[in-house]
Amino acid sequence: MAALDGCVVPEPDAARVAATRDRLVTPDEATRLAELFRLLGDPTRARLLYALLEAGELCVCDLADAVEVTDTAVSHALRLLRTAGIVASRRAGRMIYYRLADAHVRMLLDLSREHLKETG
Amino acid sequence: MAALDGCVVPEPDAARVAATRDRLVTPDEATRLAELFRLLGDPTRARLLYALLEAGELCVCDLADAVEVTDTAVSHALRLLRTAGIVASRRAGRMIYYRLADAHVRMLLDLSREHLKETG
DNA sequence: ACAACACCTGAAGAGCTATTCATATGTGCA
DNA sequence: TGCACATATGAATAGCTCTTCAGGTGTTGT
Repeated sequence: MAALDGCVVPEPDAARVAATRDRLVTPDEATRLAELFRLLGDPTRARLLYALLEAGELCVCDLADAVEVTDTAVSHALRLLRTAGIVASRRAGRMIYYRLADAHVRMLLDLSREHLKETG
Repeated sequence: MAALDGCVVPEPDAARVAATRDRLVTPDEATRLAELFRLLGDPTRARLLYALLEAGELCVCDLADAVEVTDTAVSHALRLLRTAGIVASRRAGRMIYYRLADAHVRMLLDLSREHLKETG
């Protein structure tokens, strides 16, 4: 791409860009990070996760009730979150209880609320 | 929420009620949070943001070079991030320098990398 | 065994999104 | 003023995603 040649005159910028490219997340890592955020970036899934953040552990039917969507939609959503390692599940009889997978996910959800508070 | 039906406190004191209300996420708030995550949940935008996280401040053409996408695509991506308050811009001559908008965004990006490292 | 229940899965269509092309705006320089 | 550069914008299409529907699996109680 010729954008670099036209934009960066041989000046401090060139060194900065080179240094940036070295420390840049690899395409693979960026893709996986985007995938993580993409999974949080759906209203239904986000509401499920924040419900779990507050309640700690909920079964599918309780989640469907809390988020006000069909249990099928909840099940589809939870499958994506589960296979991505964002939530974990535990069977108790015929019910399956879901919870947030780890502390990082909890911190992520908390931090984003902070951002929302300050930016309106 | 059905899971909390048993948690009836006869005389809720004001402080705890306030704290609880502060902790609760309304459907509207969850939807806005999902919108925030959705914007981070695209490979191009994610790579732009991580480039800014590491470089501090970059112009559009430098970003296009770093992420290896056309400057038009970068411009479109930055517009979404800018209007959402995720990045901020500063004009210097004919170039426009972009940076992450606030510390919460930076922490968010850092935290998600931690999550990725630990979960594989 | 059977029925009821809680949950899961595959397929399909409506709706949304990201990229591209073409064009426009704004800035610096001669 | 005219030109080159850096970035922004609008429109359109290809590709993706969420929801729904229909049916499937596993569990409990009778």
